[in-house]
Amino acid sequence: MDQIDKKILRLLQEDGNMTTKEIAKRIHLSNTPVYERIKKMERERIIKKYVAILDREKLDRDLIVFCNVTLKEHSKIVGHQFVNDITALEEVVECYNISGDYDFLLKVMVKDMKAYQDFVLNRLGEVENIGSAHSTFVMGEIKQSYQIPIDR
Amino acid sequence: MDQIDKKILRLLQEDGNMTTKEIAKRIHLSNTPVYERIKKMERERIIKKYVAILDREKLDRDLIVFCNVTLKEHSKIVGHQFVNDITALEEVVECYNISGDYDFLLKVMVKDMKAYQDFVLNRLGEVENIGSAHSTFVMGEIKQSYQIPIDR
DNA sequence: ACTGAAAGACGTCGAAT
DNA sequence: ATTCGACGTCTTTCAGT
Repeated sequence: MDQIDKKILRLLQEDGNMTTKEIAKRIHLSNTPVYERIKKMERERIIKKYVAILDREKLDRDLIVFCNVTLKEHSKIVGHQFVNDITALEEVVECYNISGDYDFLLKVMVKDMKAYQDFVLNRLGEVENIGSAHSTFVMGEIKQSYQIPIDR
Repeated sequence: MDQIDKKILRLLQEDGNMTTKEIAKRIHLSNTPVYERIKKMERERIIKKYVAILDREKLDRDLIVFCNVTLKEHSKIVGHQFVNDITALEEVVECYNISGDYDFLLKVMVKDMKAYQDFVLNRLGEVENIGSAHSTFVMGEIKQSYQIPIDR
């Protein structure tokens, strides 16, 4: 992966529907090499997929909560079970295994506080082996980038 | 926005390059209405943009850190200054104003621990008015969805 | 609001350098 | 590794229901 590939990636992170023609124009190259480079990076899974980014609030998901969770027990089996259960919850848009006082950090996206209460009680409450849960509420979204920073 | 629009959005969240033809086939409609509906949702900014999703690790960004920050002072001006400074940092891929013991939560993406040390000392350290910073390190990425959950 | 068709632009790939 | 050119497919639009 060279500087040209990186330029292409920067453009595609900005606009995933940019035509090869337009990319070619911007990086002063012709159609085919740009096409080949993109296809190569798709094959190598450097480019994993293309997605549409939607407006959260227009879709009635106004509340984001970061939910810090501890497990009661830390065996491999229960950890695996937890991972499976959590992954299945569509409100949980991200989940990380973290250092510090808690075991996992969940990013939860719901309509409002009532929906979050319902999530904690009925969805998270159904997941086995959860010890404690500490919620941090998002009051404002300052920055949201979907881009991986690419070195020069 | 009706059920058909929602179906289209679900498909485009899964694959932003899906052709109108393919979408039309899947929702049992012809080309034109699908095309018009998508364009309408783009105009209304329900669909904000299309992006390529890249592989973080293949681009040498192996470490994610959640950085909890407090401000020394909470006036409107310094808050605004902080927001500007933080937004300019490319390593900070997300930033939220949060409830609880800290003021802001940053999601930081760097190459490794050494790069994170550099980030805290030289980048975050340059930002005015930061009181304290508490880092939580990501050991494992369990789930990463770029999709907004869409109600039925 | 949807169907079907038609025109033009783009993705895609082979041949050549 | 890049350019050119040709083909098939998709986007985009329009007349008709």
